[in-house]
Amino acid sequence: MSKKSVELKVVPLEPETRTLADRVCRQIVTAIVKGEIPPGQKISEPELARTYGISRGPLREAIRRLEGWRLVERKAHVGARVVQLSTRELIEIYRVREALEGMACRLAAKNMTDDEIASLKQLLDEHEASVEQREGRSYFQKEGDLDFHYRIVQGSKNSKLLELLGDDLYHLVRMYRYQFSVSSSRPKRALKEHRQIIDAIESRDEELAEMLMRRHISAARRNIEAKLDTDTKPEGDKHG
Amino acid sequence: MSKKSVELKVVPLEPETRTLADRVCRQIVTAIVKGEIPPGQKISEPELARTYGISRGPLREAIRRLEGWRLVERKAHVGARVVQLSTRELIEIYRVREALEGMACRLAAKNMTDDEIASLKQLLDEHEASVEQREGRSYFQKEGDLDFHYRIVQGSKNSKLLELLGDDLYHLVRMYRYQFSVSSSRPKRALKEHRQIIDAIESRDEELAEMLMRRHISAARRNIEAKLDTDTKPEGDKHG
DNA sequence: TGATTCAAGATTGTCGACAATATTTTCAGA
DNA sequence: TCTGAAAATATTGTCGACAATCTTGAATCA
Repeated sequence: MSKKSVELKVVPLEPETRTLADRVCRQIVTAIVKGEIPPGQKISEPELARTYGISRGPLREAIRRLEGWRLVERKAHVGARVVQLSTRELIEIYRVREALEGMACRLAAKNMTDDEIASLKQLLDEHEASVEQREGRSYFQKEGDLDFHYRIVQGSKNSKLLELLGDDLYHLVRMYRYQFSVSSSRPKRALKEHRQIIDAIESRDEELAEMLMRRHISAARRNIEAKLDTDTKPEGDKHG
Repeated sequence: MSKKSVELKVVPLEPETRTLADRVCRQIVTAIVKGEIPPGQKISEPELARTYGISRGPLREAIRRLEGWRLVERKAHVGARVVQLSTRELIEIYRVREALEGMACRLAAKNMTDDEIASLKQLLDEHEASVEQREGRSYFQKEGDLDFHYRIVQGSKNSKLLELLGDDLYHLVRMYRYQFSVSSSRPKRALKEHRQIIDAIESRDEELAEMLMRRHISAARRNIEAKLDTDTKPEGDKHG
């Protein structure tokens, strides 16, 4: 018999960890997102190479990919720096998300399978437990929220949408959240909006699904704008 | 005498040509877009390195960037291949463009300067001359059309939008156009739509501008769908 | 003859060293 | 002391060689 004799659990333990460049790339992404390598900081190739115990070759390839994802910026013969999002750019990202995820949500209402919907509702249940239990701090808003959005985008079954949002925008959003630790302002509110959205998707109401998602992201954007405003011009005290 | 003695035309002849990796990256993009390296073809590192007269180091970095732009796909220890767009993916791209450029057009109506608008109208005049003169074949639809769209996106003043469309989507659109040489089906019609769009922008009618752009791209998408349908199932003759 | 295994070849992944460029430090002169 | 230039240093860019992995093809066995 050929290869079907054994129950094939061949799945290589970590598919993308096959090369150093890929592995290190992932590590650096995490380090940047979590702020271990802070925004604006120069990335020293010799130093990072020592840190991760690899040579500069794979490291440079990893950096090249990060450049494509816009997590770092390079200048020839000078080096790479971790991007530092201006508030303006952050707002821009949210406006783009509004358009893109609005569309994704409409498509999800059309294309998500019943299984996916059920699974997503279950995820929201877990979020709710998490919110109630731990005052809705770290987990829900930092990673869980994007989990929800990511699944909607997956549900749209539009691969280009998934690539654009997953690779180019979500990294930056995650980075911003860790940096400013903004996240937590309205966990219950956000959870409620998530439930409305999945309900609209479940009833296959494309129009409503898009509208709710746009409002949801728009609210998050305004939330950020307000927060940044008060942070930027604290005309009152602090620094007395 | 310091450096201001001579009329400084110091601008390095090609700013991005400062490194081999960057220069070669651009060359490969052009080669892929124009079909000189056809879709699905394997990219052999030793061969390409010889072709461009460089070593594999910079070449690999260039390929890594192409991977980020989704012009090639890699598998570890196997190699890179030029992407081959399925008709499904092509349609997906156009749906994303509809959302993104619709938004861009709305923002352009708000943010474009009068100078930019005037310049864009002039570009359309040139396009019109080109269309009338040479039956509107090569220039207009192949590159000129995207010029128009690119300027609108620039006019939106949203840098994220520009990055997403310029780096990730337009390369693929250009590639597709060269490959299928579809382009030419409706140059006059498209030109007229372009004029409507710029008129809406000039009158700062954001709502109308977005709507016209969405219709414009949607029409292009349907045009492609129809074309691909008849190509896929050519039940008659090929209208000989 | 057909399928499987194993070896040979080719390709990708990684490394260390050298060259080109930018940055910093030092030093001379005003 | 400050300014400016030039040397020294460090970093980035590039290269060729070696190791690890995949692919191809031949040889063996059923």
